[in-house]
Amino acid sequence: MRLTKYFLPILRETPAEAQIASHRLMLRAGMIRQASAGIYSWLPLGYKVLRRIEQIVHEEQQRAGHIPLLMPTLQPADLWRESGRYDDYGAEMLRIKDRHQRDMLYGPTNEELITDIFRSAITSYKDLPLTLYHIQWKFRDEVRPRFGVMRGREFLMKDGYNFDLTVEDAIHAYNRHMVSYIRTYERMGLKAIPMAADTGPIGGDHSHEFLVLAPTGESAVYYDRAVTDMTLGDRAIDYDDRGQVSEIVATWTGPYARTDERHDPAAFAEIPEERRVEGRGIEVGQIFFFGTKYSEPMKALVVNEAGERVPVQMGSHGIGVSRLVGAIIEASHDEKGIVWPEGVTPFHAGIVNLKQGDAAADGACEAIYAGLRAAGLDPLYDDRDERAGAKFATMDLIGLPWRVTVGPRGLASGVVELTSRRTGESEEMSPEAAVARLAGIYAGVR
RNA sequence: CGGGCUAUAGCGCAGUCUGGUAGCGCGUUCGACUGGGGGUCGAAAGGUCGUGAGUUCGAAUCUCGCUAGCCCGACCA
Repeated sequence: MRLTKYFLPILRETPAEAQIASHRLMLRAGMIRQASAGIYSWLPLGYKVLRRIEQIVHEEQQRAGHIPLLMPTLQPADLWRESGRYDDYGAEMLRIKDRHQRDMLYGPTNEELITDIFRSAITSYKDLPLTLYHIQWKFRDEVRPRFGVMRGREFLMKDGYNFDLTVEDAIHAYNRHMVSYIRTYERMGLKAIPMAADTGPIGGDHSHEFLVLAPTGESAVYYDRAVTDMTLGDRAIDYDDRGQVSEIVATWTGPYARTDERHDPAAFAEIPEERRVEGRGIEVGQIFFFGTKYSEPMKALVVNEAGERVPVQMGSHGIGVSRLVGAIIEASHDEKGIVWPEGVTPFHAGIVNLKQGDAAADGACEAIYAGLRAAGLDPLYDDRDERAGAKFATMDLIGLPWRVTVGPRGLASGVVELTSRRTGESEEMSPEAAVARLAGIYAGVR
């Protein structure tokens, strides 16, 4: 993309309403614009990041064998009356009447709808196990939305639901989700730690939430440093291999890691002091096993091998997709702006032409731009007629992980500069070498 | 939902106390000089002062209502 043809409404000054870094930077970098309290438009740059995160979530869910579908945002109230949650959910649920005075609601989650879909189609244990998921907008009418997309009323969430015959099968689904989540967050450059959690209004028996470590996080967290040293990496995972999956879960949930709600100071004190860490975290996902909480009242039954009709064992599993955009920025920024991890960056690299209109500089930039695109990358070429300082400031603000700086001075000796946003380190090389280097860097990014 | 606060140009703000018909910086447009970290000079455009009513010869300014937004707390992917 050429910047002169793009829509990137960056702000030089910080809007007064933004209190935390991610909100401030998302507004300044032209990623979002508030429509009303807790409701945002996603401008092109923000939308690209959102889509990249969504794509990673899709890839990892499907790798784990989960099936995508799409349910609507508006749901009929009757389904919620069946589960008993229409009255339980309270004012957080946005209730709407259609023209026929039918009670509708903007879905805050989808257990009822998915259970209805399941029961209408599946009646035999032979069709299990099954995990369905979607990525769809949710609405929860928060009393006090704040922190930009971190705590919006409308938010994009991946929510998945497993249907299994036995508790053991459902626990495997739970474990499968945990492993796929660990990998998902890793691909986004995040350190997200599973922590035992309360089940809240969704209910159920076990639950973990995933906390991204960031100093501005909403929750106080206590953990053994051992959890932050673990990496799943690229290892081959067979999601049908219960032994392998449960072993990974055991490894990741072994060390002490709790939010303040579940904190046990006595157990924490037993960790060697040098490994004890008190920090803050942002919740970016949660998994639940809740058995027959919905299948029983909503009569989602299957016939088992013995010919008996039994309620399916279920769980639900969520990733806060739109919240992740903010969480990643909280975890990765500096005083100049955002620092995107390669896995989610809106553009792979920025090209800064220091002297627009200079034949050599223009030519070299065009060649690099074409070269990067030919290599399958998505570069952002700053071809505005701006001074170098303004271009650098823009690139730093929007946080592309790599920048190719092209100017007449360097070109005189045949070189351009490749700079890492994270470290600030630059290296001079030929334009061709810069393209090859970037292609190599991204070949290693899943 | 309790407590506090705000609303004036795209953004950041002054002007309100003490009523006289709206201003500054950034950004934008045009011109010139510039050109490796938000450069300089000159010119210009841009505002129903959130909204409704009231007081007054006259309201951004005073009074009352309403709406929207923000912050602290309690609650949440």
